[in-house]
Amino acid sequence: MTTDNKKNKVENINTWISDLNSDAKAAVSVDCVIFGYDEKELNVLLIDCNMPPHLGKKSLIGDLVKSHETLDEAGLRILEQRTGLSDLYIEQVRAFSELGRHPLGRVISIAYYALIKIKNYEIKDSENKQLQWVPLSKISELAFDHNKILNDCYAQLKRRLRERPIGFSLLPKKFTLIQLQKLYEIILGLELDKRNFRRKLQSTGLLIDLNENQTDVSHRPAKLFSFDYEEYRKKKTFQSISFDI
Amino acid sequence: MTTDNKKNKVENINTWISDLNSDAKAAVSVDCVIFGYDEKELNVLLIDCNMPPHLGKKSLIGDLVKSHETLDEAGLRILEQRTGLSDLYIEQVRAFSELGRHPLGRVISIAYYALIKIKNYEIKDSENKQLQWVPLSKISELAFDHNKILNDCYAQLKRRLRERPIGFSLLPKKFTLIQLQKLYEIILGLELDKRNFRRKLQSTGLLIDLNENQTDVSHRPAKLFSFDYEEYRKKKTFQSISFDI
DNA sequence: TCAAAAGTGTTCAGCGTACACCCATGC
DNA sequence: GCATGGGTGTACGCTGAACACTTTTGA
Repeated sequence: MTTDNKKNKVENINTWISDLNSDAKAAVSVDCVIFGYDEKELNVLLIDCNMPPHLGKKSLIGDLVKSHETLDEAGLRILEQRTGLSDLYIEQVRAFSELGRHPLGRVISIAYYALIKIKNYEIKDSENKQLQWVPLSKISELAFDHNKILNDCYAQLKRRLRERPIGFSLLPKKFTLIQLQKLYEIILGLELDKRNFRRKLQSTGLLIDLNENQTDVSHRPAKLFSFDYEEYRKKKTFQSISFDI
Repeated sequence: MTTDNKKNKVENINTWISDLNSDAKAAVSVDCVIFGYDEKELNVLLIDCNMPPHLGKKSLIGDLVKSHETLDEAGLRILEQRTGLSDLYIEQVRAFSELGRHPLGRVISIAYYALIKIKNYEIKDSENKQLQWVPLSKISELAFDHNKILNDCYAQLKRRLRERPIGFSLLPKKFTLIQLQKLYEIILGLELDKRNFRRKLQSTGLLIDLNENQTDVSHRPAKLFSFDYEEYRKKKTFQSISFDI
């Protein structure tokens, strides 16, 4: 190591310390695309935007990240505050940082998506209707760059649905194969063949046949299954498991 | 809309304005995993870390994001400052935000990876040897959470190599199929069958046979090809193109 | 003529895909 | 008994994987 080298090091440390306390800091927010599934449609939880110039539009659910929390923790906190639900599946998608994206100044936003069974959930401040489930197909212009964020999160959801067992978190613990197929069809926007779909998902060996049937239906009752998370965790550590259909 | 509703809106705006100017701000950095390919190995550009308690370790190349630039712009600036190269391929991977990740306080870092042909590039401050190409296989403990960042970026590189024509940005404009195959083998860590590899990549219809040969090799000279970026841009808008092998 | 690396086709198994009829229940 | 949706097996084509010999050049 040369003297030059040492000098560089000291300069670098000092530079960083002063930078960290200057206006190099930015406001950082988390925006969540909260997908809600009701066995008919895929919905997104939106809120009325109250910030000019986006008044009258809807926006995703977001908040600034606090100094004591990670991004994942901020995402979970936002979800719990808005929906009362914890232990939801969330996943980071990517950061958005266009300079003009927020009217109040520089805000870098990290996008997450989350998955909710709508049945399990009652909107907290439903009295004033600021929060709404909106079917994905009916979402038009959102505030800020939230259409971009939504697109990226939806694309990631579709990719992940084929890779990981996330569909099961949108269904009751006991579900029929028809329910599962419909979920895949609605999220992916495809029609699937019943026999091929069943063969593929059952070939994972992770669907537990509960030997129970639906009741109170006016047709042949469907068999009920549950997903074997336990076995999935074991298997995935030493083999790759796909949920592609 | 009720009066309650209006009141909420005003409060929200005010909250945001004050939050944006408070300590809700965080230092935001970009860390780049700069992959350099020399037709023998995959290397990563590392720098000696000069920050306690990580003195003596190496770290990825990074810097704080400035208030007037997007994250992509910050990534490109860092690359240009360190390597003198512009117009490189970069891609965002994800944000890292663990509370203890940086010794000087809260720093949220957005990870990028970049691709460089090592031939094209001479390390700028090579006199003091702070910057070094290190073969991926020889990288051990890095500073901060940079091993995690490296792992995630390498995983993304491997995924993308199968999806997009990024391998060609690591080879000369005119390349042989053997060079291309070796690149895939080294990056993916696999051995590939020569005939199957050729068939698959040539079936994209995007390799231009230049009707030229290698010269000055002491064996049968290989044919030279180039990649048809023009055609790729056209095709990909209306069909999905894979570079899986 | 030898060494070194380039180039080239075919076979087979497994997977994805397409497809039509019978079954169990409530009314 | 009929309407409603649930459940099941097979045939075919395509794609991925395995595999060995000939060709061209420089030394």
